[in-house]
Amino acid sequence: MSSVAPRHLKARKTPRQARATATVDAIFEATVQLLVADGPHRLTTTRVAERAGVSVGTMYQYFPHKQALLYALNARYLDVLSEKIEATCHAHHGAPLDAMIDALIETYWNAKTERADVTRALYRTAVELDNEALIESFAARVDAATLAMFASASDAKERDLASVNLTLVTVIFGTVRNAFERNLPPPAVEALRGQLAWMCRAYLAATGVR
Amino acid sequence: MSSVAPRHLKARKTPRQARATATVDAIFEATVQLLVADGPHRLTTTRVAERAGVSVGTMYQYFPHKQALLYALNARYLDVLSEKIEATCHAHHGAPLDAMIDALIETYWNAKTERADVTRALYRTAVELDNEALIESFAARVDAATLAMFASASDAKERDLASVNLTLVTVIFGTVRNAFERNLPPPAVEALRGQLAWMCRAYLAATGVR
Amino acid sequence: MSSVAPRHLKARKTPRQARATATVDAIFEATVQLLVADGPHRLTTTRVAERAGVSVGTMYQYFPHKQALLYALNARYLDVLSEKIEATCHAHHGAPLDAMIDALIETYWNAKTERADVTRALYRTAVELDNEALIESFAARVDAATLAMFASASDAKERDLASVNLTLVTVIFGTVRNAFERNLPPPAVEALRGQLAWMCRAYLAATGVR
Amino acid sequence: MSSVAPRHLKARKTPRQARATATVDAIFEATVQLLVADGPHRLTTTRVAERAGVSVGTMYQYFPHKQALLYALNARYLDVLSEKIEATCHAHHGAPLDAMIDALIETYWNAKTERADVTRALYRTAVELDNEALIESFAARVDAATLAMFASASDAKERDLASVNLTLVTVIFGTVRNAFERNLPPPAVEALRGQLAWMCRAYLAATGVR
DNA sequence: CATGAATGAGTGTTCATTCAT
DNA sequence: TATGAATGAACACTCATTCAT
Repeated sequence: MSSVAPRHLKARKTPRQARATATVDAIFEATVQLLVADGPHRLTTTRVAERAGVSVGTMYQYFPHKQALLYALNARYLDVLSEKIEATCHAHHGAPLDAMIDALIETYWNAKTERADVTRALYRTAVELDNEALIESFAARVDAATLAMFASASDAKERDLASVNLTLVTVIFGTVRNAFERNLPPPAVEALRGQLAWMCRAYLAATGVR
Repeated sequence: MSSVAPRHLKARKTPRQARATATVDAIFEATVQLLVADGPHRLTTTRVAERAGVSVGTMYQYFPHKQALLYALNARYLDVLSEKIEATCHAHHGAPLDAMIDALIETYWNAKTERADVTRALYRTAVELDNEALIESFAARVDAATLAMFASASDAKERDLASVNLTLVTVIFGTVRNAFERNLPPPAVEALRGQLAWMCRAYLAATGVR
Repeated sequence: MSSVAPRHLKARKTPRQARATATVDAIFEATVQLLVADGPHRLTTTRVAERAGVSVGTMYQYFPHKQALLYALNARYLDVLSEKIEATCHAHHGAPLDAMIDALIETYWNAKTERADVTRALYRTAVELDNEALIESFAARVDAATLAMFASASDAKERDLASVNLTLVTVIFGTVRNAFERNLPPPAVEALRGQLAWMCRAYLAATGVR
Repeated sequence: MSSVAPRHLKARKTPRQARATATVDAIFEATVQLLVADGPHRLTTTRVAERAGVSVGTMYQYFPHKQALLYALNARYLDVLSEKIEATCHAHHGAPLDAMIDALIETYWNAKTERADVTRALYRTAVELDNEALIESFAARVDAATLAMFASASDAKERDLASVNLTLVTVIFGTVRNAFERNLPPPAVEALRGQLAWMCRAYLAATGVR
């Protein structure tokens, strides 16, 4: 993922030693904590360093500027998310389409919900960022994984899988995010989740993919 | 819509005279332009005033602080959007469900696409804002309009319309936003739009609403 | 008193008509109220005008700038104070020295204490002002009145009355102000007042004036 | 003295290293210079920093806001003054009362006169400040010192020393300040000083303390 | 004359970034 | 290499004053 980072957003050094990794982790953790606690406009480099237990100078050794830190944080988050989705996809190779849909929704939904505050905080971070590359790369990675999964479905007929895949991914991810942004009461959220799965199945049945 | 604004975010005076309205419009326009051109972090009160052709002081006469300006801008945008959606809903009272779906998707899609840069700029603005109230109010307004529309459908069977309505709205809006955030090539976007309509229809058929 | 005002601090027009006097009074009153309530740094021309029930423009008709307003306010205050002192002095022409001392202390003490908040507020106002002329003029007026009074004392021997007068006035006024600035408990204040009178009498006795 | 500072007026860090002390001194000095030269309303943080030869940022490292700077300046001034008075008091332990009076007047008078402009400038500074605590603490310290001195007088009879002490301190300090505010010609000032001492002696004699 | 909207220089304060130690 | 004091451009916001209506 970091390979797609625009030159000026790259972290200064890839941490190879254990100490460096620990430092970077501490910085990330501090950033998230502050973001969640105080919102993005109270996030200052000094505070991050302080909370992370390092000096500003040291922080600038790892991240040449604030944007780079935020960029890396987002990259890492999307990386983890990609991995989860890929894992789900791999785990469902050869399964029936309905199971795939359910698994995909569940994975994404849980990822967003588990640490909702972090998710929200990261969204807010994106403003100061040129993260199109990040998103595009994330999308590509996910598309590949889901496409491969769907292609392997036990009950799939060969059709325009690419289009179906794009539709499903966009609809699922978009819906989850939207559901997540409105402050719906938990029962409504649950219901929505069920309806979404239902809708995707209906779609697959109607397109004749299945 | 402005009635939901938290006290501290309220605009200072509602412009009654023509000149005042023109000033406020100029300020809004300037804000949008700067937002689109330079991004949110270069948006300073001084620059907005300058570009709007008024003095900072004048600006502060209308908006007690920067947040209030941004808030008002968002409120206005959502207001216009609400109106469009409501218009569409009213125009399709009594129509068949499929036509409603198509109309709803088209309205929302066009609204987002017409001035895509503005849309994007406003999204980025929301970070510095406590706009939950705004979003909630927007959602409520839209929900009401669409629900009434769906209830009037010529081919609707009485069912759990509220749930169906929430699902459709969330899916449509979420999908559009997501499609919009990925930089998909126009043909893919078009295809996606068709698929989305198709999906909604399949969902309605499957739920037995129709 | 206003005759000593430096040119640039002069009020714009001497109010001759009843309406004008009322306006000026309202402005003065508003100023004092705001000063007492919010302190000098929250005293803005707009707020004064608003509270006084006139427009800023009108206010600027009477006072060419903020300093002029403050200057005039101080002048008026000192004018009233001078008059009180003069009245006391006249009333005690020919009285014995001790009675004069007591009367002088009482008059000044009461004037400061009656509306302590106003007094304090005005002191704080003086910072932004070049009020030396005001003070000098006040001092001269008071000196003349007290000197004349002391000269008329039934039990005065002719001596260096000018020096004695200066001493008494300076000591009394200085002590009152100092007592006033420390937040002494009322009993201590009362005691102090008695001691001050006692001290002045002892001084007069010792200098052989009496 | 600094221990009495309200929390929000506290200086940010107590300078321990030589460099820091020098910086703080430079800031204080610059403040005084500007205050004397241009008056309090031209005293801006930027100008202070500039004149002190540091950046604004550095200044804010030592003083969290302008008020804190002014507060610290006053505190320091009163601290020095307290020390001078205490020194005088200690130096006259066991002396006769008249000598004490003379010494006290001289010390205070000189302190005020030596750098009259600074004194005046600091007075004007107090307006924007909540310095009651400062004044109270100063008064308490001085009261204690003078009381101890008077109690040790070789010719003192035991009487209500506390009251006498309060009276003397208030009268002396008040008179000096008042004399100082009127722009008396130097000979008059000198005469006044003599009369003040004379008055205090007469008071002591009359009260039977001596 | 009275009004009060408009002005814009000026203010206190922040914070990403650097660099001497 | 790590530190954190120093920097200073940049910002949001105020308010005395003016002048078109």
